[in-house]
Amino acid sequence: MPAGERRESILEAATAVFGERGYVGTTTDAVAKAAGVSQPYVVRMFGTKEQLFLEVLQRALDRLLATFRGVIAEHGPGGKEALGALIGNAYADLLRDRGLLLSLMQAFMLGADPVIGPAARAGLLEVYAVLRDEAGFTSDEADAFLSHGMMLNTLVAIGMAGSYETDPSARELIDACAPSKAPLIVRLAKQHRA
Amino acid sequence: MPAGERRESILEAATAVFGERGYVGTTTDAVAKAAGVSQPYVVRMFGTKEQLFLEVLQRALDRLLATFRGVIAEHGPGGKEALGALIGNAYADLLRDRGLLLSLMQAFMLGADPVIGPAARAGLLEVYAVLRDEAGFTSDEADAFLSHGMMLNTLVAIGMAGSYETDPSARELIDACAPSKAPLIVRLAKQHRA
DNA sequence: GTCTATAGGGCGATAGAC
DNA sequence: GTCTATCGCCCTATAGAC
Repeated sequence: MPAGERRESILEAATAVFGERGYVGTTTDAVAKAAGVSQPYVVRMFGTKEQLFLEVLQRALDRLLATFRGVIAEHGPGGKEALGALIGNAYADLLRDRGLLLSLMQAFMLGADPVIGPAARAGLLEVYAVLRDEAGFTSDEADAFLSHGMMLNTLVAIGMAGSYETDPSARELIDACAPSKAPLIVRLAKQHRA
Repeated sequence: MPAGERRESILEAATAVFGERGYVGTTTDAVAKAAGVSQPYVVRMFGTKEQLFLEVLQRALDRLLATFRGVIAEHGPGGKEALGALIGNAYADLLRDRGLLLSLMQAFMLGADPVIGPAARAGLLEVYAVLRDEAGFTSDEADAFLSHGMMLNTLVAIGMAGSYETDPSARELIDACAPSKAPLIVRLAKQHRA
């Protein structure tokens, strides 16, 4: 396999594993097994585990921002209030890219790390900048969007959707905090278990 | 030192370390050093690192819920809309208890863990139940409260407040997403650096 | 109640063959 | 481009003295 493709397939596998186990909890061996290569090969290709995570983070940010910009561009000069809902749906759709939003969230939790911390802060600031400057969100709109995004990330990370159908209180929480996304995250939780 | 006091001082130290480094990233030795005891003593007292984290999580939840209930009880039969702001302020005040809210957030990120995951989900559900059943929040109010709580946790975890005065875009983000809490988290970030 | 010493296991990274 | 073998470190947990 050419190096470019192999790189991408390892990054994809790493995104899923980092998203589920976190940075420290992920072993390069687990990433290697998920990608179907040997552990030393992963290290050889990315240098260090830290560098691998930084590339996963950058790739996740690139895709998130590209998705937002795609929605903004396609939206055209129509009504402004519809854009918020469109970007919100596009954001939730990114949950299909397994581990992508969770890897971002894991990076956000690593602010104390001298290398990952600065990259994570820069990434979050870039997201906010795109919402304000390119999507035209007010600061209140950006606040609501980011806050609910963090809530959604947390609900997925904690695995609450896995109890949606068996635990009425889990259902109530999800319906309250992520109403329109409930069907999606419940479906993804089932797929994940299978 | 009597066992009870020693226990509490280790739990306090562990809360700070777990909050900053996460569950997997925390060594029992780091907790021991922060508490001024030897590493084997920490393990001896709590059995395992996992058990220690579970106790940190439970202690954090207990304090969070006790704080909420205190505000609800003191508030009396007065205006209902004021209670939301009071609980919000009480929540932000818990940031002074170093690592407490961050340890909770770290637990929320461990949903995939077979032992910690269930405890974290039960904890979040209990918080939601208190907001709905004891504070009398509507589901929309609970959603807004929890979402902004997650956002605040994320801003603190990522260390954004450390750039508040040097980076105008960090300031803009914090002012947008945690307006009334900005002075507090900036002060805490400074204390933490010193 | 608290320590020192250390066993035991796992992980990131390197060496080097093919 | 990819692997096997392995080094060396770090970390949890145990043993056992004081």
